[in-house]
Amino acid sequence: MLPISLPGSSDATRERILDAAVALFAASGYEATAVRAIVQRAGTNLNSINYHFGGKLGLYKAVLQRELARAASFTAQLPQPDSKSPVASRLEALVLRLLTLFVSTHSHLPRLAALEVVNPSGAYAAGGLDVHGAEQRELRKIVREVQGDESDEAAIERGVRAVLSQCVYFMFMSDALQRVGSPVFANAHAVRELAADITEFSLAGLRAQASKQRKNQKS
Amino acid sequence: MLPISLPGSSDATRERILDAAVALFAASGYEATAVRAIVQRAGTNLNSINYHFGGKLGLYKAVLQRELARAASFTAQLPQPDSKSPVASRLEALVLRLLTLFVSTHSHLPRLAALEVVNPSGAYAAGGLDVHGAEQRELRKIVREVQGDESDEAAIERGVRAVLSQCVYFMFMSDALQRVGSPVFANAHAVRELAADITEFSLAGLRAQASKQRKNQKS
DNA sequence: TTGCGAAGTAAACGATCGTTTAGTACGATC
DNA sequence: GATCGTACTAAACGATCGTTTACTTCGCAA
Repeated sequence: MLPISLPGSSDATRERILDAAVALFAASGYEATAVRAIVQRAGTNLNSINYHFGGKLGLYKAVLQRELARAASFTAQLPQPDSKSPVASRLEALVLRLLTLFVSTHSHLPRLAALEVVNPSGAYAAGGLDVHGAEQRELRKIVREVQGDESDEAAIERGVRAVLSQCVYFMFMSDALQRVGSPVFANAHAVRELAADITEFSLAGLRAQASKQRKNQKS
Repeated sequence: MLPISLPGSSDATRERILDAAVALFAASGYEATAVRAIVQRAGTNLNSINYHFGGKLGLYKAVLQRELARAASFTAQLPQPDSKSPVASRLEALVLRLLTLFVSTHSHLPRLAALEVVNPSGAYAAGGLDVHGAEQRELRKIVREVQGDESDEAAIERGVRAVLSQCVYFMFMSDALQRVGSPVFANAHAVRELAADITEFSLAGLRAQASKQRKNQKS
């Protein structure tokens, strides 16, 4: 195997390279980022990337892994909703968790995921959404609960898509919106308000989907 | 000025270059597409891009312009909703128009727009959404109508975003979904069904936003 | 003291990039 | 028939890309 991560290399240089790389990859994407720009920002030599990561692609994979791990540990310490609380509050907690994951104020992961979904580099084949499989499964459960027992597989799928699309929107657009001039998320309070709004909107929408479903089953 | 578009150059070569370029730009983005790959696909010489378009960037701008013009002429011949028809059908027609614009089965524009929003090339500064200004203005009007007179500017903004996000979702994701294996749009009928579902979901959501708004104003 | 491997540095390599320059074929114009 | 401008072609240029090679430094064990 390639010496992508040497056993005894708990070096500060490696972290400095990762810090510089994640910023540049998130800013311009994988191909548009030059390794010379990374090492210049990290204050190291040109060869250090090949030495520590076995090449540019190895560095990119290491960046993705570190960001994924950071996001996982971040969401793990978010307030988990009580499973006995009403559906509305559980949905709101989930939407807030998704929004927190998708908004790139603190983490570079949303940017990297958006770039990877639109223009896959091959480092992650499926795209950016399979990463949040746990959240999607929980959303599925909540949607089924709101729609009731009459809803079939297709109806659940539509509900999941409707809720998810409102959250994913910000993964793709938050930077573009900021660029145009509309500040999306000034603070954590704004994110919570947005989560409440999406939840309210979606609950009504899901119930409408369910009642339509019931009407179709009668006829 | 640069001879970006020569007056008497109604040539087939120019069109062949544009056809080859739009496919490759849409597939891999601006920077990742090599002019050598374009001219090879077009069956012309390496210098023909600089001759006809003044350079790679000029070709890219010409591609965007042609795709925008094609999309405009395409949506112009879509069935326009009667302004006296009920809000629900007008919203459904608008959603269908947006989905048709955002789904890249026939046009390359959605792909180009998605790439441009996530990773702007500078050819279009604002991003991909100001292009559809007419649709956004109409959506605003419909949202205001559904929410009623009590809704303020912020509520309308939230409603527009909720509806729009469900449509824009497919601009970013349709290719990725297809890649994963879920065929999004088998035919035009599936798109119409999706538009109907989004409309139903959104109408209920918008009304819920409005009733929440009324409650807040009372207190 | 010697030997060795890891970490870091400098320089160069081959490939590819977009662009430029030089030159050819040809129909229209005077 | 000479001239000119358009369309096209071929070759080369300079820059930049990721990577490789050669070398120095340094801590540690034999």
